[in-house]
Amino acid sequence: MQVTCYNKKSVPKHNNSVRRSPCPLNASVEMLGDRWSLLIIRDMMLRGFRTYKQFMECYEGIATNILADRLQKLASYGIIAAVPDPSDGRKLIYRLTKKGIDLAPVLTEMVLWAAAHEHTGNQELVKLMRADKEKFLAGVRQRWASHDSQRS
Amino acid sequence: MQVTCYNKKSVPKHNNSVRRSPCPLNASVEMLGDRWSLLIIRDMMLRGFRTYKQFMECYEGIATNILADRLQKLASYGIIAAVPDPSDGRKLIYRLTKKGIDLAPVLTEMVLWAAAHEHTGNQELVKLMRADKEKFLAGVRQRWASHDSQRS
DNA sequence: TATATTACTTGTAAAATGCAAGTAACTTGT
DNA sequence: ACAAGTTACTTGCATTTTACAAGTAATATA
Repeated sequence: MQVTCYNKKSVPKHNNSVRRSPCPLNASVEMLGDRWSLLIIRDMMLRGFRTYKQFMECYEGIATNILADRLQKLASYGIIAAVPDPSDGRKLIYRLTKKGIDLAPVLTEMVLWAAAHEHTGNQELVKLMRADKEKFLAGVRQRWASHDSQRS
Repeated sequence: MQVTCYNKKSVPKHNNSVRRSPCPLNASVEMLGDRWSLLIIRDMMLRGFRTYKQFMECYEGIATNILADRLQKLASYGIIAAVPDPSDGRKLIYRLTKKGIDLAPVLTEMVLWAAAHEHTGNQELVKLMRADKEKFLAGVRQRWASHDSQRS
């Protein structure tokens, strides 16, 4: 029997443009399917984190080299963008782009799924999401629009 | 400055019960945050794949040891379940559990996000999802209920 | 001007992944 | 009944990724 594969030993290491398959789910998985990317996006979207130092303080304890790598990859995908802090030349301010903010429904469904099937914390957030998903998403989008609406 | 972490070098290798943090998103990421788990679930949910051999034929070309590992992990999480095929003793039939089918909204949002922001294929599926998300989800649930409704 | 802070990089060990080659249990064809 | 094929894996090994600790350049603060 014949097995059709899209990846025939042809994918260079950091080449974002060559995918294993054209499936949209695979595209998402290739960009977000690891143990840290979505947590970084969570901290930006829900906790308002903006700097490298803040991301290092996440509950889960990310390693510094992994954080640097993920920030660079997320930026290369256009999910986040970095600008220098005008008031402190050492700092970079990381923001979610429109593409990044559009991940809010994905995060929401993942939170609701885990909360429904596992013992998890942060029940206030879960209740808020469950009570009115659309209202919650509107709130996220509005907070982003009000102080992050520069570009992209 | 003080950094609070939940994981202090204490997580044994395959221990599903110890999480890096109580955050529900982290729970989802620990179960699904890799490059293959969601693709296997996609093939079960959307393409009706049921056997090891079928999963091996996925577009993206999964390695056999990785497939075996992911099937075992997904089963240990209660996302899928395996039963022997009554008509062929060599085969195992893998099914999504209720918990697995409840991932449909997560998959849907990931597909819609990628389709909105990347060049991807399978536009028929995307159009169907976009046209009426709830109707699409109802269809998935019903197909599952009609021939997979055993347990869990 | 000395010290601290920020956002990293580097080195190295451990773990996960990818690939090829088995293998045991079972089914099929003759 | 027996050889050959299928199915669902396991094993070994090379490569890649991750984790942890330590270091560093640029900038800010006292």
